Amino acid sequence: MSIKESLEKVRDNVWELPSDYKKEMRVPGRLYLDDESIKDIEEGALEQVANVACMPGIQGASIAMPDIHFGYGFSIGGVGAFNYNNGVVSPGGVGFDINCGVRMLRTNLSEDEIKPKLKELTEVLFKNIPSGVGSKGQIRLKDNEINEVLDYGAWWAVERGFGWEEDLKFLEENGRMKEAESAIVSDKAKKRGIPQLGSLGSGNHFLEVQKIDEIYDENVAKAFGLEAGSIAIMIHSGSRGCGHQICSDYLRKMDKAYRNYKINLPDRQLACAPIDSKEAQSYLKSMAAGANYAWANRQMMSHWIRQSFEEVFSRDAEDMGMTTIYDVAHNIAKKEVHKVKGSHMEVLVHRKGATRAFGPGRREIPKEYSSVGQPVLIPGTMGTASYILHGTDLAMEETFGSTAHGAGRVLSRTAAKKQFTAEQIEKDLNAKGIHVKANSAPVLAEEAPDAYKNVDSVVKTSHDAGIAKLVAKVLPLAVTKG
DNA sequence: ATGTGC
Repeated sequence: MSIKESLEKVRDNVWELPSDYKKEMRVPGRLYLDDESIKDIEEGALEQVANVACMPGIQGASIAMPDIHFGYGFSIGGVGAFNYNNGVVSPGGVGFDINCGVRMLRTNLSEDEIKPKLKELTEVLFKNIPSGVGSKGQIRLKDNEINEVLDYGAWWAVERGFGWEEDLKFLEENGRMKEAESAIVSDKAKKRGIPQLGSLGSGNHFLEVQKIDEIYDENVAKAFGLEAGSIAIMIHSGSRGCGHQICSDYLRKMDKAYRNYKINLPDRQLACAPIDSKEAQSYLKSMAAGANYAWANRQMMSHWIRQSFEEVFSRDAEDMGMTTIYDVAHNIAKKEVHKVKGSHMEVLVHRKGATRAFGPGRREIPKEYSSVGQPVLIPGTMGTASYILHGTDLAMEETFGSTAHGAGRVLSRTAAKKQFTAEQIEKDLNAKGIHVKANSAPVLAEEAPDAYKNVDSVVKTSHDAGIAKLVAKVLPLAVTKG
């Protein structure tokens, strides 16, 4: 029986891959997909869900989000929680772009107010927020300062004058994982990170000026400060070459480690080590440093976004109400307490292309949002909608407080470049009234909306399954990209 | 995602 035929429907939008699909599986697979997506799912990605279910110490289920696709070892859109007794940590379960994530800022500006200046605003944002492969930030770090970035994340950035202290309240982990230890991060990772700090990157990373188009839940929208018709800004970016290097460094170390610890794996890309081993502990400290880099990065860009708005509209950012709604990580592993088989357990949750979606009452959420659950920021692809959802109690019960993270690629970059031209994509966007400014033409073709799974359906599946609930939809007015 | 192959 093929892996697809082995799936059993649990309820609408939820499927189980029974643990007897493969004898090494320790837990079942659990997939959040609608009937349509089940037909199109890559068998390779499903095999990856089964593979993760074979890893030592995995709890509950190997979970796949509605935007699942094939990745390195773990699928993208995969969640795996491991216990602290015999569980493991795996760099492939976090991904190359450590703490790739999304930050959203609000404004009190209306579409009418910004429309006449939109072209200018796009140019200014493009100028002030460096983007592109190998792009460099616009500051020069002092000797040793990279270590402070890695240890203190967004706290370092605020201390250095980038943005507001109040921003920190509204970042996952308050923008700093205390476990980080810059001293053990490789010189190579630091060397790559130093010039790139404060830059957007390439690929699907973007900066968007958006209009809040539709509100689905007035009460929650109010708590998040979202008002229909007003303008918001979304930053989608990660830890650049720094996080990439940290991941590469540890994939190599873990490839040795898992053999030494005699861990049997169905795929060597799942290379891992017992959580209490020295390899695992140094990975977690380095990963946290990479995550901090990404939070510092988004913090700096937020500052330049405010400056850009000030430049174009000749008003103070405070006056334009440019506060932070929230900042979420999409690629990260974290120690969290979850209910497993009725009792509370400390687990290491790997989210790779998945968003934390904590429900009401969790202490990790800012108190301002505590009664409604955390904001979940799900970016669409260029020229399409993005969404704000909120975390739910059901996510806490079923997915270790996690949901989808975005559209999910359906065409490879190469395939997309064959099928689309930059000129056509830009024309299509302009026809929709969207200003776009990209560093290189090919990136527009690579990131063509049709190269991605429809984000509307990803979000709908999360909502219908109940692992996050819709709050608002935003539409792009201006996009800058690598 | 990424000094876009090591």
